[in-house]
Amino acid sequence: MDTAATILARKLTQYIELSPDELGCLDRLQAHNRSFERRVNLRSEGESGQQCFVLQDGWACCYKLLLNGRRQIINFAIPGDFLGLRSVLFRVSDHSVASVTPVRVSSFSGRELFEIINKFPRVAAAILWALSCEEAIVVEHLVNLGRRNALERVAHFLIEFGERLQVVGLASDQGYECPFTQEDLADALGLSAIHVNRILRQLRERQLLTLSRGSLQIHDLPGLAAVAQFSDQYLDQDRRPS
Amino acid sequence: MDTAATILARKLTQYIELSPDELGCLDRLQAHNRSFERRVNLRSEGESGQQCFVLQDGWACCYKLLLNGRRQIINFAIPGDFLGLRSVLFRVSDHSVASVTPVRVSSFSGRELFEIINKFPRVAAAILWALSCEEAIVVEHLVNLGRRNALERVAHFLIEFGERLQVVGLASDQGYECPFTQEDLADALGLSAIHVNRILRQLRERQLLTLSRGSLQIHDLPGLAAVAQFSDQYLDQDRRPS
DNA sequence: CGCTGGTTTGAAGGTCGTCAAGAAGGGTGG
DNA sequence: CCACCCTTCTTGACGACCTTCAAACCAGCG
Repeated sequence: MDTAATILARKLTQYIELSPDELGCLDRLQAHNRSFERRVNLRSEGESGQQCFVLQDGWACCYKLLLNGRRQIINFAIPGDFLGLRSVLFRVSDHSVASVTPVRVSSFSGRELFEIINKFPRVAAAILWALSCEEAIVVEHLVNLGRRNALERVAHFLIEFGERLQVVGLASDQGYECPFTQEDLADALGLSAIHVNRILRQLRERQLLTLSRGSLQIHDLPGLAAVAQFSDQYLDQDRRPS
Repeated sequence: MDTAATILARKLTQYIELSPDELGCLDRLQAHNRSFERRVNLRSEGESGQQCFVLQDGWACCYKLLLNGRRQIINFAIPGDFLGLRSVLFRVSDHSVASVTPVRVSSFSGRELFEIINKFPRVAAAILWALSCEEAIVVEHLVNLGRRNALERVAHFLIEFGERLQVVGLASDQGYECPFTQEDLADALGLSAIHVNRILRQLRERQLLTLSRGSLQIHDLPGLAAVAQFSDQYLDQDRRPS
């Protein structure tokens, strides 16, 4: 079992313990790996022949384009996350998927998912749980857009993303590698890139964080959390139900 | 089989045909019905002992409260929708659920869901599909908040909701009963109630729609769709995969 | 009739977007 | 190593959009 095969297993076993058979099914699910350059489309909205990706390495995002050309990023995926699980059962994809950094992904089809549901109900339950966790993040993102101002929004996003990265060992409380452009942040946060820039300056001047050259340094996490009114409850969904 | 028992069956059989056994399991799932007055909390964020509701009658909503008292409505549920399916596998609920009108709901627990996944994989797949459809609506809502202005946002929301209501026979192209307060709309759309009021006036003055006394009349659906840049692709997820 | 919840309107101000232009990097090729 | 590109970042000025505050209005209901 190589690293590629274990990343999904590691994620799903946070929820329930899985048997060797069940783990084997996850291995097969991740048998084929493909690599992509940074900033390429892995899938476009409206495409059929659905595949669900499992992100093995790198960062990616799901987004939608509006008729007027604006882009809204739905969420960012980090290693271990599904990409497009939501629409794997749909006839056509309801969103696009793009890499942010160079990425390596495995993929599976709706049919393979059906087989898992049929043969490995415990794995199916774990996938349902994982889907629920990802939706909880999308929901908090929605709250972020609807009811927080730009300062709170940026702060909240950067904390949340750090928490998620910490789970897979890619961040610490002091910061993390953060190759987003300000336009990425803007399209995720419903702001203009220029305003994101202003907000980042403000956060820097308040001695809360510094984001420069793809690296985020967090100077004052409690202060940042206070600005963001951050509560990590929605991320901390119990791994093992009683 | 009374109406209460069929509403979920009607929804899930849009996706795959179900056997009598499988339909029976859905009946049992909806055996207990409870009623609630309008504007009461069915569940609060942070509560444990998760139940997932199936809305049999009336309207409800999922929302989150921020520390500063602001409310963001995640989505509205109409008859046939799940309420809180996302967090039924979680230790505690990540959101609150409230009735908008008087409602009747049935409910099931995470354990019952497990049993279905074990014994009725086809039903499990259909539930996964339904969950995906509901998430697609939340995602479009997120796009709405992030990248549309108030006018587009209100127009888009009212069209989308009408489309959803039409599926269950509660709306026509001419309009629908719409017991939302302007504050409900504001909390869903990330606006102030006062601004929602102004936008509604604008839509009225443009001869697009009239919303008054709980009733929405749509005067010019194409015009409204143009304002909203509405595309119904995300709602129209193929019922029967090949 | 008066209360209550919801709607409507105006005025003032703040947040955020747009436009325009320049600076700072990072990569490429001479 | 330098010149030149391109992408990304940065800053200022201005205005649009939306919020807030305050007050009046309206409909339903005890």
